[in-house]
Amino acid sequence: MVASSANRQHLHQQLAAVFRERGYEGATLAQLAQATGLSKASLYHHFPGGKAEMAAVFLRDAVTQLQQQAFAHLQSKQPPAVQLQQFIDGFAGYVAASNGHCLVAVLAQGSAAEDHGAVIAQQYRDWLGLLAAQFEALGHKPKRAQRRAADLLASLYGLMLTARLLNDEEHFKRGVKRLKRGLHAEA
Amino acid sequence: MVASSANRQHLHQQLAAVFRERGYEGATLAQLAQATGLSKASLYHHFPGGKAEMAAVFLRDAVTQLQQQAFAHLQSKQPPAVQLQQFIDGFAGYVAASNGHCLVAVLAQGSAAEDHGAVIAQQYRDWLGLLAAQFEALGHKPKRAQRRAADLLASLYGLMLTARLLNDEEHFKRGVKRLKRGLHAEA
DNA sequence: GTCTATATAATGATAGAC
DNA sequence: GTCTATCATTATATAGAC
Repeated sequence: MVASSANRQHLHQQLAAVFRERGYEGATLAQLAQATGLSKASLYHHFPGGKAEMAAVFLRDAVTQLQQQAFAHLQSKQPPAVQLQQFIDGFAGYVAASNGHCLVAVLAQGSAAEDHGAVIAQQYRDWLGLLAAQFEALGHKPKRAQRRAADLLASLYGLMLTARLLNDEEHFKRGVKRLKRGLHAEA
Repeated sequence: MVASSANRQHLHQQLAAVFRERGYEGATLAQLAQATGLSKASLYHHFPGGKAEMAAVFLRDAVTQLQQQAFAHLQSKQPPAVQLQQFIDGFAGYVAASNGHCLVAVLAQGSAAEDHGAVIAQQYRDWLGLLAAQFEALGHKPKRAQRRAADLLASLYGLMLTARLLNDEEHFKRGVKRLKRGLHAEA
């Protein structure tokens, strides 16, 4: 069913938002239920494994979204410079749609890290590799390409975090513009 | 008493570490008690306000530490380039001593943000100003100096965050070295 | 200052009706 | 699929002895 799949997506989005904003421990079943309009018991119908299952599912969702919205651009047929611009836009789009948060980063903290830290680290390593490959295609040597990849992702995540410190989402957007301009200038 | 002040500091450090690693909601009184070897009741002797008071106190502690270890260097008599290098070292030192976390950033998330978000935002703005002043002293125009300040702090916080994603504290240290070299090269 | 014991509330989770 | 009602556990917090 198209309708039920859309409803499921909507449910996931509502629940994932709570995890993003409150963190894994901060997201209580009462809040999760309220965010969806469902009862706690209904949530257990959809996720028999409770909070742990939800977090695992939404982490996969988030990884898929980032992959499709951002990192997939690094494997297109566009020129490397264009790919990098599209990647940055896609990453910024994910963050904007996630209210200035990244669920992958959220679940790398606290007790959730014990469950998901290894998966996250491996995924992040893969993404770093994709990004480094583009910097190589741009003419950098492997070592330097790796550093550029690490610094670009650190800048993106850092802008996200510092925007929250400032409680100013424009801070993130302005920083992203600068990152794009910086890359454009050198390419 | 010197001894009691040292004990108090030690107690604060033990407790603050739990908040940094587990987050505000994730830090339970059982964990806090276990980390100190004290009973829960004893913790309420030291902090009658419970977790809320602890978080408030440790946030002030963290701000003071960052101020003294990192940002104070920006107000010394050294040349701007030296001040910036010392600032970065000081910031990295705080993060290293805090096990790859920054309590200020931790308390800007989840329900703790409701209590401390305004204070954190103001403090962060002040720090941005201190940093921008040094980039001005380095010869940049005000607007550009502000951007450089924002990007430097974003890079530092981003390296901290991505190091956790990778579960690799060396990732942070390597990135900090690059930041220092980048500043040195242009100065 | 520290403890044991306990009160009280919230949390994650389940049973079973509809 | 959704609900109300409930359970068991854990959480924050307090009382009062030492």
